Amino acid sequence: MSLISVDLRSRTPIFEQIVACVEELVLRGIMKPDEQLPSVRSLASELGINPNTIQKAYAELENRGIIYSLNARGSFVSSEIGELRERSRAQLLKTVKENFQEAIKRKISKSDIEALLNEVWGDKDDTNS
Amino acid sequence: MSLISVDLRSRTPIFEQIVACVEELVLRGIMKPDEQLPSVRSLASELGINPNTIQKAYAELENRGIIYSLNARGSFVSSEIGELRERSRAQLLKTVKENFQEAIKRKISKSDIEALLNEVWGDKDDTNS
DNA sequence: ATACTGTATTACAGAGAATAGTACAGATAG
DNA sequence: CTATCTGTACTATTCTCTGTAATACAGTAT
Repeated sequence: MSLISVDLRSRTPIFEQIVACVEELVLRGIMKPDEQLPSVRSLASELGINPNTIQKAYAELENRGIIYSLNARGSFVSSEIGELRERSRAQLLKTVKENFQEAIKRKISKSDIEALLNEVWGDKDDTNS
Repeated sequence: MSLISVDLRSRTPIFEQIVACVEELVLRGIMKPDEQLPSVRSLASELGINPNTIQKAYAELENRGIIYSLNARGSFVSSEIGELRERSRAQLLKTVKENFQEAIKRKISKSDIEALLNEVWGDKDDTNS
């Protein structure tokens, strides 16, 4: 049984769930670079869905650079995860920045955000980690 | 001519654009409490779309508590804007917190966020404002 | 009475999602 | 070589959701 699971009753499309799930596993390092993913057909039968749905998810993951597929070999986790992590990190920082700008518009004080920051990170000033 | 405008060529549904637009106008205080909104039909004809689309938008705005509608009277900006602002503020803070927790998972350092904070707010420590 | 308001109902068109079926090509194990 | 696995491509069909449209209904104001 693979690490990949979906909620068939969810309103979000199955293929999107798979994309999100694999992306999570890869970015968190749970799936290692060059590790082989379940084949289109095996994962489909395991989840009880159509192989085309898996293929669609894998194709999306491939053009996001998260996995790569070799014809007749299988699909594998991308080798350069560091780069991916960097991109996703940059994306998150961008989102945070947008949130901050929105916060300013709503007259939220800097200290409120700082409080939140300390609450989440704890009071330790971990310059690295 | 009203303050409300939409982009008919956008991919995002017209009714959603209207909801977002009105929400913006109300939360920013550009439309005042109890101010009357354009009627379903007049706004529809002004924008060149179907009245039902406006109705759908207004219905959504109503159950978000942003406006209220009186049968045969019209639709008006909610009287308790402060409460709305408070809710939207809380929502934004919640989002920021989730971003922070996500940042931790991705090993982003506290100081990176602090840098972003100072970049956006400037270096002034405005405890109030 | 007339003209305006919001509301409800039904219907239609389009897009997207998922499925099913079939086929092709390359790799691998026997 | 053969059988079986792999990914890929393509078409067609069904289903659901969404957005929009058209129409009718009901209440208010003047």
